[in-house]
Amino acid sequence: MAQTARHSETRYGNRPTMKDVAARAGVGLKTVSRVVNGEPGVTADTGRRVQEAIDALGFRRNDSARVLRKGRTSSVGLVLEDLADPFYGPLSRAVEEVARAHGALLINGSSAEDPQREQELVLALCARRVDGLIVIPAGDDHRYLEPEIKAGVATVFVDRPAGRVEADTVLSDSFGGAREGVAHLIAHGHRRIGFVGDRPAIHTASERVRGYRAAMADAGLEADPAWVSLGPTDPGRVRSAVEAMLTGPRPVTAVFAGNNRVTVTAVRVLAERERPPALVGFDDIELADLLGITVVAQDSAAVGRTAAEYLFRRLDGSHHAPARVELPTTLIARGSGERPPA
Amino acid sequence: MAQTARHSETRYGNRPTMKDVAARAGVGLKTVSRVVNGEPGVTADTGRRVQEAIDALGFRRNDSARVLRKGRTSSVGLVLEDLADPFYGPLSRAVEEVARAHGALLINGSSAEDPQREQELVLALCARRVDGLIVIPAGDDHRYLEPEIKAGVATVFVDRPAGRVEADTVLSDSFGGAREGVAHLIAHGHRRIGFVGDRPAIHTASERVRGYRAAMADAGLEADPAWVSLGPTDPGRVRSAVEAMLTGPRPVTAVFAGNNRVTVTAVRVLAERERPPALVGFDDIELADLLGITVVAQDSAAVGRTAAEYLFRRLDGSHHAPARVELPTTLIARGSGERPPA
DNA sequence: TTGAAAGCGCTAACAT
DNA sequence: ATGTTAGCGCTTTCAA
Repeated sequence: MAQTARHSETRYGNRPTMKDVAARAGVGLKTVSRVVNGEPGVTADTGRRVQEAIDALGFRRNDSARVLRKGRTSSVGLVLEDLADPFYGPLSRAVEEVARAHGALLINGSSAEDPQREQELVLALCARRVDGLIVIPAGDDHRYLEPEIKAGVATVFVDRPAGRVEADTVLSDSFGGAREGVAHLIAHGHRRIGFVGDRPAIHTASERVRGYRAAMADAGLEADPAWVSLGPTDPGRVRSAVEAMLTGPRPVTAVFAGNNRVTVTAVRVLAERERPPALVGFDDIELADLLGITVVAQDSAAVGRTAAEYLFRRLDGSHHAPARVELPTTLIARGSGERPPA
Repeated sequence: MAQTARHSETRYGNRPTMKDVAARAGVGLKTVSRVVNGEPGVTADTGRRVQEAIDALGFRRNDSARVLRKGRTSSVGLVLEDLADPFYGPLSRAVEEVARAHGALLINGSSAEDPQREQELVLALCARRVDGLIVIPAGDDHRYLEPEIKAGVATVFVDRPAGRVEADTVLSDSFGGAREGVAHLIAHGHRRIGFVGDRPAIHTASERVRGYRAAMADAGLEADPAWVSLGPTDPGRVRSAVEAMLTGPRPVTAVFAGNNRVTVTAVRVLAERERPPALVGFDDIELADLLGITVVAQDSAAVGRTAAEYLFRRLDGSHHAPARVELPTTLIARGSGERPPA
């Protein structure tokens, strides 16, 4: 590799500026600015000359300078857990659409469920002066955001509530959804029902167990501690958890899966048994209809849209008190949740 | 709504700057800059005083100003078709991981397969002076990017080649993958095989039909035009296309689905028949193993990672000639592609 | 070790 | 209709 070129040779600095365009077109700087921004007060002829210079030089406005002057970046930050998780695709897209409608771009990052990384990401976004922030919390202490919120950075927490800070929050009704899903199993005759979910430090996870317990209590059923398994949702752990509750001294006849990743693994494990126990999963999954998986679906696009709408409401000047929205879930019966106990 | 507050009251402008921090700490501006950026040449004592002022004021460096001076934003733009498509989740995430390893943030947008929107997005990213750009092309003419490429904005095209512009390109081997998939059906005894794919203007779509035709020709089979259907991949069109080729005068005994969306619909349609025709789909799908769907899988995370690596290679000063990489696909046999003809 | 001055490219405010 | 000047908040350069 003949790498004779100096490191920064081809980088910025050689990009034309408005000043260059002005010189070439033989007009003043401000006239170029007017043309670039479509402001009035430029004759058609001047406008044409400027436009020619712009095209000839390949000029593009430098938004860093513009932002520095205007104070608004027209961008919003989205910090989620994992962009690759199918739950977050539609959510991101919905946020993006709302942002687009408001002329804003989306900057997003994955926290990988690591509070430290969440904070780094959020602060990096704040340094870039995003106008607003949508955060799916990984950590449980967001006081580091106080200066930003005070400074008027619109902030919305999604999927889980914020820690120690007041802000708009958009959630799915995890408690109610789980309760309904478990009640559905009970209604189909099950008495010994297992719950496999995420680590209890995650708000949605603990809410869903709470829903499970409530449904059991509602029906006057006692929930054996051996039927509840909370922890990481990697296939290995979920598999052994499910197998354990199917083979214990008081084996369950049905399983409630706490999220999409758990459901996927649970489906695999249950499919291996000749008479598969019943299953209801939280979160819908693609092709779940073909597999006949009964789920409690949350509308992740609606969650994203709602959050973005709250965000822009604030950016548009609203000073409403921090709101907490819980979107309803939908039980979709497809077969796996209606199988009777063995 | 008592909206007495003026519109911009709580927005920027009231954020502390380095100057404010300097005043409060009783030091010079440059000393604050040194502390904020961890540069040497500050005594421990001075550093502490500055840090206290920073914390007290809730100061965050304004990266817009920094960027304006330094010329690099440490951000890369990713323009894809639809963030909500499961194919792009892992791809985005892989790009993000590589970017993160290089200290860069990811700005991304969905073109919705609209060339106009692609260009708007790309130019908005250029105005923000992203250091690099990863684009899944919607349009077929990218000459509008010439000024940027000339100015040293690293650019990588993904999934489809660029139009009329020289740049690094990372693709999956659509032709080879489709050819292999169709050959697989032929090897299992099929002679009348249908192909349902996306609009032929999309590069991957036409490559895949080409692979289909090549496989048929390789086997000395003639491909009836009625067996090939290209167009939008919404469920309605795909459904009627599949049904048409199953009920025509020379009905197919197997279907090759050109992408994940087509596969999903095809699975549904075929499942309705008592003796389902064989099926191979391009792109893997979650739970495809449980449904026994044979696919030609492309590794979207690898595509994203490779693209990002090329991008940062250029950002790190490489001046290699524009490369074109084709990543291999993998045929995964799971049952649907091994069913013999009726 | 520390700081003062210049300037990155743009827009706001004010001439002309 | 058009141009001039100041300055956004930071980093670079150079001097103390």
